[in-house]
Amino acid sequence: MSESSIKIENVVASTKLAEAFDLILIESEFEGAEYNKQKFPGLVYRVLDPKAAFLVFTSGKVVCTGAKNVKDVHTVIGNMAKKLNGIGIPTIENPQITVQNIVASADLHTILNLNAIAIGLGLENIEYEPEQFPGLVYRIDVPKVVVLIFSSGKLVVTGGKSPEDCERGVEVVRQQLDNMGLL
Amino acid sequence: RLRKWQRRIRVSNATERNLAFALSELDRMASALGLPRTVRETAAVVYRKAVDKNLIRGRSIEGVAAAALYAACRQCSVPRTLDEIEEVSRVSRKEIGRTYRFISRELALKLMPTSPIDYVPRFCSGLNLKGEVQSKSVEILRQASEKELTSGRGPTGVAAAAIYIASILCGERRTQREVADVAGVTEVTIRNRYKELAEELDIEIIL
DNA sequence: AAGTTACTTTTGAAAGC
DNA sequence: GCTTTAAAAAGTAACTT
Repeated sequence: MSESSIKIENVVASTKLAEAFDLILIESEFEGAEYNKQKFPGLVYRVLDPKAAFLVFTSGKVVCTGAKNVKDVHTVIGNMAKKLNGIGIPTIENPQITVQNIVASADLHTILNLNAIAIGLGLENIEYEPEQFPGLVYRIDVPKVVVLIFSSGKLVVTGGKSPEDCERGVEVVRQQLDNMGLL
Repeated sequence: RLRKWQRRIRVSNATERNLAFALSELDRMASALGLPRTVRETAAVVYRKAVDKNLIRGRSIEGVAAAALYAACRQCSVPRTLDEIEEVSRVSRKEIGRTYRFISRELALKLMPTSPIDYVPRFCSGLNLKGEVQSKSVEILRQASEKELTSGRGPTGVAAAAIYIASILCGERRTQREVADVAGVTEVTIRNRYKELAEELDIEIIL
C-alpha cells in the first residue's frame, strides 16, 4: 500500500578509522584533498566511486556525507580505508559506522494550503514563515524527524537515522493531512 | 554573608541595566518606525517574558529586542518586514529572523504568518491610493487565497502585486517601480506575482 | 574554570526571492 | 546565488554560572 516512494538524497555517517591521522601527509598523497587548519579542523576529500565527501580529522574520526544510500556509505568508507592503507596508513579493521542523518524527498502529488495545515497541525507544533522560507517546518517526535512541507505537495524529510524513519515520517504527515481533510 | 549580598546587588544591577538598555532600544526602534505606543508596550511585554525565560542566553540584547518588536508588530496586526526592522536595528535580518523564530517557539506566541491583507492599508497610503483601491486589493487577495496562490509566497510580494493590479483596475495606475519601492520588493517579484494573479483570477490588465 | 551557545565545513532536496 | 531543515567531526569565540 504505502510505497512511500521516498527518495533518499543524502546520507551522513561517522566512524573512526584510526587512533590518529597525519592530515598533512594525507593531503599531499590524496589528489584533490583540501586541508586548511585555520579554516576548518578537518581535511576535505571527495570521491566519485559512489559519490561522497569525507571530512577527516586528526583524531582518526571520519565523517562521510553525500552518499545516496546506506550501502554506499559502507562501500565508500571501505574504499577510503584501502586508499589510506595504500599510502602506508593502517586503519581499524571493522570500523563501527553510525548513520547520523538521512535527507529524503517525497511528493504528495497535491497542492497544499499551508495556512490550513499550520492550523490543523497546531501553531505550536510548526514553523511557517513565508517571508523567510516557503516551506512549513514540522517537527515529529516519533519518528524523530523534521519534515519541510511545500505548497506544491513536495516534502523534504531530514533528521532520520534510517530510511524507515524517513518513510514513517512521510506517512505520519500524509495520515494527519488526510485526517484533517487537507489532502 | 556580605559577599553573597554584594553579588546579588551586582547581578540585580546588571539585570536592571540590561533591561533598561533593551527598553530604550525598543523605544528608539519604535520611534524610528513611527509605531504607536501599544506596539511598543506589546514589544516590552514580549521582551520581559523572554528575559524571564532566560531566552537571552547566547543571544544579543539588540537581537532579542528587534525580534520582540517584529513579533509585537505582528501581534498588533501592523506588521513590519524583517528588512524594515533591520534598518532601524543594529543586527542583521538573519539574526532577527532566527531570534524571532526562537522566542516565538519558546514563548508559544502562536502567530499565523502575516496576511498580505495587513500590508494593504500602509502600502496604499504610501502610494496615495484611495479607499476604493484598497478594497479592490483586498478583494483580489481574498480570491488569491481561495485559489491557493499565496501559500509559500512572500506576503509583501503578493500584497504589492494585488495593489498594482487594483490601481490599474481603478484607473489610478501606479508603476511597478513605485509599488515595489513602498512594498520593499523588487519589480521582478511584482511581475511574477501579478502575472500569476491576473491569469489565475482571469483579470484583464490593459497597460 | 566549567558550561552553554553559536559559528566554521560537507551533503542534499524543496520553492521563493 | 541566497534562505530553511539535520547530523557528525574539532576548533574558536563570547557569554553566563
